[in-house]
Amino acid sequence: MKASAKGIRRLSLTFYRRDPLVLAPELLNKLLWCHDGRAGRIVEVEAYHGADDPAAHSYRGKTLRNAAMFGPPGHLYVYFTYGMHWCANVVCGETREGFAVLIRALQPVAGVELMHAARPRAKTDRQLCNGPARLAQAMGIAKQQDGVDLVNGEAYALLDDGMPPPDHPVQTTRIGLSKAADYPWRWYVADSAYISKK
DNA sequence: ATATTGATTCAT
DNA sequence: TGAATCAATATA
Repeated sequence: MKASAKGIRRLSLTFYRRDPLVLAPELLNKLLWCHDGRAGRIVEVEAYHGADDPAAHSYRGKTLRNAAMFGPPGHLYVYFTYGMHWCANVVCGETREGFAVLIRALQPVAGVELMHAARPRAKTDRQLCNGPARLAQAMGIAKQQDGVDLVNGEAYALLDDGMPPPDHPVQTTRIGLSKAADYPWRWYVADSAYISKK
Protein backbone atom coordinates (compact mmCIF):
# COMPACT_ATOMS: atom_id res chain seq x y z
CA MET A 1 0.00 0.00 0.00
CA LYS A 2 1.15 3.54 -0.81
CA ALA A 3 0.37 6.39 1.57
CA SER A 4 0.07 8.71 -1.42
CA ALA A 5 -2.57 6.71 -3.28
CA LYS A 6 -5.63 8.62 -4.41
CA GLY A 7 -8.32 8.94 -1.78
CA ILE A 8 -5.92 8.10 1.03
CA ARG A 9 -4.67 10.85 3.31
CA ARG A 10 -2.42 11.00 6.33
CA LEU A 11 -4.10 12.10 9.56
CA SER A 12 -3.20 15.71 10.33
CA LEU A 13 -1.87 17.24 13.54
CA THR A 14 -5.28 18.76 14.34
CA PHE A 15 -6.79 15.27 14.28
CA TYR A 16 -4.51 14.25 17.16
CA ARG A 17 -4.97 17.43 19.21
CA ARG A 18 -8.04 16.14 21.01
CA ASP A 19 -8.98 14.34 24.17
CA PRO A 20 -8.24 10.60 23.93
CA LEU A 21 -11.80 9.80 25.01
CA VAL A 22 -12.98 11.52 21.83
CA LEU A 23 -10.09 10.44 19.64
CA ALA A 24 -9.99 6.73 20.53
CA PRO A 25 -13.29 5.71 18.87
CA GLU A 26 -12.44 8.02 15.94
CA LEU A 27 -9.29 5.96 15.37
CA LEU A 28 -11.32 2.83 14.61
CA ASN A 29 -11.12 1.91 10.92
CA LYS A 30 -8.12 4.19 10.32
CA LEU A 31 -4.95 2.53 9.02
CA LEU A 32 -1.61 2.10 10.72
CA TRP A 33 0.88 2.22 7.88
CA CYS A 34 4.60 1.36 7.57
CA HIS A 35 6.75 2.71 4.71
CA ASP A 36 7.66 -0.81 3.57
CA GLY A 37 4.05 -1.53 2.59
CA ARG A 38 2.70 -3.11 5.74
CA ALA A 39 -0.66 -1.69 6.83
CA GLY A 40 -3.49 -2.69 9.15
CA ARG A 41 -6.93 -1.33 9.94
CA ILE A 42 -7.35 -0.31 13.59
CA VAL A 43 -10.15 -2.39 15.13
CA GLU A 44 -9.46 -2.03 18.88
CA VAL A 45 -8.15 0.86 21.03
CA GLU A 46 -7.89 2.05 24.63
CA ALA A 47 -7.70 5.64 25.93
CA TYR A 48 -5.24 6.69 28.66
CA HIS A 49 -6.01 10.01 30.29
CA GLY A 50 -2.83 11.31 31.93
CA ALA A 51 -3.08 12.81 35.41
CA ASP A 52 -6.79 11.89 35.68
CA ASP A 53 -6.18 8.22 35.02
CA PRO A 54 -4.50 6.02 37.67
CA ALA A 55 -3.89 3.37 35.02
CA ALA A 56 -1.97 5.69 32.68
CA HIS A 57 1.82 5.50 32.59
CA SER A 58 1.75 9.31 32.69
CA TYR A 59 -0.33 9.43 35.91
CA ARG A 60 2.64 10.22 38.17
CA GLY A 61 4.35 12.61 35.80
CA LYS A 62 7.14 12.47 33.25
CA THR A 63 9.93 9.89 33.51
CA LEU A 64 12.55 8.63 31.09
CA ARG A 65 10.29 5.76 30.06
CA ASN A 66 7.13 7.74 29.34
CA ALA A 67 8.76 10.91 27.99
CA ALA A 68 7.20 10.51 24.53
CA MET A 69 3.73 10.61 26.13
CA PHE A 70 4.44 14.17 27.27
CA GLY A 71 5.78 15.21 23.89
CA PRO A 72 3.82 16.59 20.93
CA PRO A 73 0.66 14.80 19.72
CA GLY A 74 0.80 12.67 16.60
CA HIS A 75 3.88 10.75 17.75
CA LEU A 76 4.27 7.14 18.88
CA TYR A 77 4.79 6.22 22.52
CA VAL A 78 6.28 2.71 22.57
CA TYR A 79 6.84 0.94 25.91
CA PHE A 80 8.30 -2.37 27.01
CA THR A 81 6.29 -4.61 29.36
CA TYR A 82 6.19 -8.06 30.97
CA GLY A 83 9.89 -8.41 30.30
CA MET A 84 9.40 -9.20 26.64
CA HIS A 85 6.77 -7.17 24.81
CA TRP A 86 6.53 -3.80 23.06
CA CYS A 87 3.25 -1.93 22.71
CA ALA A 88 2.41 1.13 20.60
CA ASN A 89 0.37 4.16 21.65
CA VAL A 90 -0.56 7.29 19.72
CA VAL A 91 0.14 10.48 21.70
CA CYS A 92 -2.80 12.89 21.55
CA GLY A 93 -4.22 16.01 23.19
CA GLU A 94 -1.73 18.83 23.71
CA THR A 95 1.99 18.64 24.48
CA ARG A 96 2.71 17.87 28.17
CA GLU A 97 -0.79 16.50 28.90
CA GLY A 98 0.38 12.87 28.86
CA PHE A 99 -2.59 11.65 26.84
CA ALA A 100 -2.41 8.62 24.55
CA VAL A 101 -4.41 5.91 22.81
CA LEU A 102 -3.14 2.32 22.91
CA ILE A 103 -3.59 0.46 19.64
CA ARG A 104 -4.70 -3.04 20.65
CA ALA A 105 -5.56 -4.79 17.39
CA LEU A 106 -5.37 -4.43 13.62
CA GLN A 107 -6.95 -6.15 10.68
CA PRO A 108 -4.03 -6.72 8.28
CA VAL A 109 -4.74 -5.10 4.90
CA ALA A 110 -1.36 -4.96 3.12
CA GLY A 111 2.13 -6.40 3.39
CA VAL A 112 0.78 -9.53 5.05
CA GLU A 113 3.82 -11.56 3.91
CA LEU A 114 6.14 -9.09 5.64
CA MET A 115 4.03 -9.31 8.80
CA HIS A 116 4.37 -13.08 8.85
CA ALA A 117 8.11 -12.75 8.37
CA ALA A 118 8.29 -10.35 11.32
CA ARG A 119 6.08 -12.61 13.48
CA PRO A 120 6.68 -16.26 12.55
CA ARG A 121 4.63 -17.56 15.49
CA ALA A 122 1.42 -16.44 13.81
CA LYS A 123 -0.03 -19.37 11.91
CA THR A 124 -2.95 -17.43 10.46
CA ASP A 125 -3.56 -13.83 9.40
CA ARG A 126 -5.85 -13.43 12.39
CA GLN A 127 -2.98 -14.18 14.77
CA LEU A 128 -0.83 -11.46 13.25
CA CYS A 129 -2.16 -8.34 14.96
CA ASN A 130 -4.86 -9.37 17.49
CA GLY A 131 -3.15 -7.93 20.56
CA PRO A 132 -1.01 -4.87 21.33
CA ALA A 133 2.32 -6.69 21.51
CA ARG A 134 1.47 -8.89 18.53
CA LEU A 135 0.70 -5.95 16.27
CA ALA A 136 3.86 -4.17 17.37
CA GLN A 137 5.88 -7.23 16.42
CA ALA A 138 4.09 -7.71 13.09
CA MET A 139 4.50 -4.02 12.19
CA GLY A 140 8.14 -3.77 13.24
CA ILE A 141 7.50 -1.42 16.17
CA ALA A 142 9.89 -1.57 19.15
CA LYS A 143 12.19 0.67 21.20
CA GLN A 144 13.58 2.40 18.11
CA GLN A 145 10.09 3.59 17.16
CA ASP A 146 9.44 5.33 20.49
CA GLY A 147 8.80 8.98 19.66
CA VAL A 148 8.38 8.47 15.91
CA ASP A 149 6.50 11.31 14.21
CA LEU A 150 3.32 10.04 12.54
CA VAL A 151 2.42 13.43 11.04
CA ASN A 152 5.65 14.32 9.22
CA GLY A 153 7.83 11.23 9.58
CA GLU A 154 8.78 8.88 6.75
CA ALA A 155 8.61 5.58 8.59
CA TYR A 156 5.09 5.29 10.03
CA ALA A 157 1.76 7.09 9.70
CA LEU A 158 -1.94 6.82 10.41
CA LEU A 159 -4.02 7.01 7.23
CA ASP A 160 -7.66 7.67 6.41
CA ASP A 161 -8.76 5.72 3.34
CA GLY A 162 -12.33 6.95 3.52
CA MET A 163 -13.83 4.26 5.73
CA PRO A 164 -15.61 6.05 8.60
CA PRO A 165 -15.46 4.84 12.20
CA PRO A 166 -18.28 2.42 13.10
CA ASP A 167 -21.60 4.06 14.04
CA HIS A 168 -21.89 1.85 17.11
CA PRO A 169 -18.50 0.66 18.37
CA VAL A 170 -18.52 -1.59 21.42
CA GLN A 171 -17.37 0.32 24.51
CA THR A 172 -16.06 -1.71 27.47
CA THR A 173 -13.49 -1.67 30.28
CA ARG A 174 -9.77 -1.80 29.51
CA ILE A 175 -7.73 -5.01 29.59
CA GLY A 176 -5.12 -6.10 32.12
CA LEU A 177 -5.37 -3.26 34.65
CA SER A 178 -5.40 -3.32 38.44
CA LYS A 179 -6.07 0.42 38.85
CA ALA A 180 -9.07 2.21 37.30
CA ALA A 181 -10.20 -1.17 35.98
CA ASP A 182 -13.81 0.03 35.88
CA TYR A 183 -13.30 2.95 33.46
CA PRO A 184 -15.05 2.05 30.15
CA TRP A 185 -12.27 3.39 27.96
CA ARG A 186 -11.83 0.54 25.48
CA TRP A 187 -13.54 0.52 22.09
CA TYR A 188 -13.62 -2.04 19.33
CA VAL A 189 -15.31 -2.73 16.00
CA ALA A 190 -18.33 -4.86 16.95
CA ASP A 191 -18.21 -7.46 14.21
CA SER A 192 -14.45 -7.66 13.68
CA ALA A 193 -12.77 -11.06 13.79
CA TYR A 194 -9.42 -9.37 14.44
CA ILE A 195 -9.82 -7.96 17.99
CA SER A 196 -7.79 -9.33 20.92
CA LYS A 197 -10.65 -10.36 23.24
CA LYS A 198 -14.43 -10.23 23.40
C1' DA B 1 -3.97 -22.92 34.15
C1' DT B 2 1.08 -21.70 34.25
C1' DA B 3 5.81 -20.21 32.68
C1' DT B 4 8.17 -16.75 30.61
C1' DT B 5 11.03 -12.32 31.02
C1' DG B 6 13.47 -7.81 32.37
C1' DA B 7 12.94 -2.69 32.64
C1' DT B 8 10.83 0.51 35.60
C1' DT B 9 9.26 2.07 39.80
C1' DC B 10 8.53 2.42 44.66
C1' DA B 11 9.69 1.43 49.18
C1' DT B 12 13.05 0.63 52.46
C1' DT C 1 19.87 -1.76 47.03
C1' DG C 2 15.79 -4.80 46.94
C1' DA C 3 11.06 -6.13 45.92
C1' DA C 4 7.00 -5.63 43.46
C1' DT C 5 4.81 -4.45 39.47
C1' DC C 6 3.59 -4.87 34.74
C1' DA C 7 -1.47 -1.40 28.65
C1' DA C 8 1.04 -9.72 27.51
C1' DT C 9 1.73 -14.04 24.93
C1' DA C 10 2.62 -18.90 24.30
C1' DT C 11 1.88 -23.42 25.51
C1' DA C 12 -0.28 -26.89 28.04
